[in-house]
Amino acid sequence: MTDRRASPPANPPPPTNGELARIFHEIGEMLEVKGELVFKNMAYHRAADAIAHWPEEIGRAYQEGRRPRIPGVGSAIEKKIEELVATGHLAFYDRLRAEVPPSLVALLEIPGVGPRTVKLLHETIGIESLEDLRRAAEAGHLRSLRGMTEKTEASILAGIEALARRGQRLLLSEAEAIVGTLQAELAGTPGLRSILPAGSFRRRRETIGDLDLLAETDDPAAIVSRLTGLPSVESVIGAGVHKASVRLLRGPQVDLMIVPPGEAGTYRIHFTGSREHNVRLRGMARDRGWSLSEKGYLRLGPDGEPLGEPGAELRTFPTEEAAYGFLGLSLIPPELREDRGEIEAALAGRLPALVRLEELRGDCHTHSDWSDGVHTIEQMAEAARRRGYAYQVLTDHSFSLAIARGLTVERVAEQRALVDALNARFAGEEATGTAPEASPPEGFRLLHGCELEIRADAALDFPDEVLAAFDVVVASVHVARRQPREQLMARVFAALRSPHVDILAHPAGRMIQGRDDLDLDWEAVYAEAARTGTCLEVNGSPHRLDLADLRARRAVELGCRLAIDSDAHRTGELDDVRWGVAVARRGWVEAPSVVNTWSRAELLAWVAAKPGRLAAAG
DNA sequence: GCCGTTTTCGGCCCGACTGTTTTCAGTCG
Repeated sequence: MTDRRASPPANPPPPTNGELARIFHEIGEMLEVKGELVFKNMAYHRAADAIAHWPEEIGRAYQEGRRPRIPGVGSAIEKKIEELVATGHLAFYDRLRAEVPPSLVALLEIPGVGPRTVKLLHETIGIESLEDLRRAAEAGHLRSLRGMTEKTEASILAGIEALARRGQRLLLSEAEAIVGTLQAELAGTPGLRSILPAGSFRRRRETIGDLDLLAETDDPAAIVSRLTGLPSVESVIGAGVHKASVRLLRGPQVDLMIVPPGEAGTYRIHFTGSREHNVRLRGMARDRGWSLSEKGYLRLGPDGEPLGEPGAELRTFPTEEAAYGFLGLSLIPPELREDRGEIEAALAGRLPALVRLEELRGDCHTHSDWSDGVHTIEQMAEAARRRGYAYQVLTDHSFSLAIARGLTVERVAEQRALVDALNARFAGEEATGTAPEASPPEGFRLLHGCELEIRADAALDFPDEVLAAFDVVVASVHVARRQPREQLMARVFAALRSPHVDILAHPAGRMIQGRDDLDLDWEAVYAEAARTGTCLEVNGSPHRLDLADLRARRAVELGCRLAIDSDAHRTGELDDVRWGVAVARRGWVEAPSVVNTWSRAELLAWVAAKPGRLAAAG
């Protein structure tokens, strides 16, 4: 039972940015179904997106009497935010919901059903829900409506079925596996010059809906027919001379776009997106007298319409770099194309030098079979060495995480002896020139660390004198994840403030499409991490990706250092660090902010410099 | 509903595919 003894707070907590964004998106959808002016709907969706991505809590700012200038939020939506913050309600929203039931809005999710269809169904035969629609379609009641036939009924039923079995979005790593398979299956098609991924996969979003492929080819029909004929295709959604769409068996929809040879520049930009990024580019093109589409830049006449023949002028480009250059922009890395300031940065020539996988010199978070890993310490170290790393930090769990067979103080001491012995061997091999070729000049060392459990009562699993003996300490929360924010913050602060904790691992504690984030006051976490000189992790495990992109960006803005780690539990997972790099790049992170791009000596000096540390024993 | 060193009003990104309404609307990306 919920504890109801506490009296209600005088001020209700303000809505979070996520809640505000959800409300304005929903308003946009309800207005769509109502048949409102399309630009009005768009305005609500645009404002909702801007709110969702805003770095500070807007509700709190309003409570404090501040009105951050958010692009896309004008006076009307500002007033609505005010009302929501002050009263917890929005009369306009409540009225709309009474008029357009949420179950009706949900029909928009059905593939092939848009706002006009929903409006028609509602107004003519009173459809209010998915179940209503299914029954009406099955009973053949839709064919009497304008523009609908038996075929429409069948396609709506198929859409409902597709919706029901439409799985969750793919993890980035799952998407990569499918893209790789498709590229291999389509390679060698006659006329095909290249087949490259685009869309949110290329932008490295953490989850992927549909997959987009671009085929640069002299023979469009051949590649379309090859794709639609693949045995892994469940159904063909559409197939023309410019594009084709299929759904894979137990897999995502795949959209294939045909690119004329030598004109890939604007095609790659267009189909990589994001939509918001493209809208900005088109606006810029229009301001300069051109209409931008995937085909290229089309010269506009004085009336703002494309010039007809003769005089029509289409400019195409073989590369993205040239196509961006036409607008005076430098090449924008795909990970940044979200209209989060990248266009302004490109105009000013101030795009960040995003961190690259090759710049990582070590991994600060790895496990072995001493706790919950699969491979031995030696196997893990050898795998890291073959990657060309200068170091790997072995961070098996501490004892209170019993489910992961966390190590006791005694086991830690035994483990250290093994680490020392391995390092002696590595040093010997480097001295005699028998180390792996990939070894860096500084050689490879296995550093001894731990993944220190932050317990439910905010106590840390090892005392300071034990912690002081580790090279690097990574701390994290695994248990009692649903505590109130105050308690969770106390635990995180306990770790950040310990002079012996160097890195806070997977700070949000989420599992993508599994577990929600810990309820933390993020601005306070970043501020304290920056103040104490504790590093925050970008965990590359494909279902974690934690910190997420926007958080990594905000943390660095507030002066935090990051570590990009694999959290590998087997040798093959060392490569997961590349997903962490992808997230960091989406977060505008540059190498100097990432501690594991530094040399081993620099890393160890940084660890030693944290104020208040006990000297390491012996 | 938002926005503006061209604009405080009149714009707001562009094209392919599908089905069917024999000339285009709806949906999607």
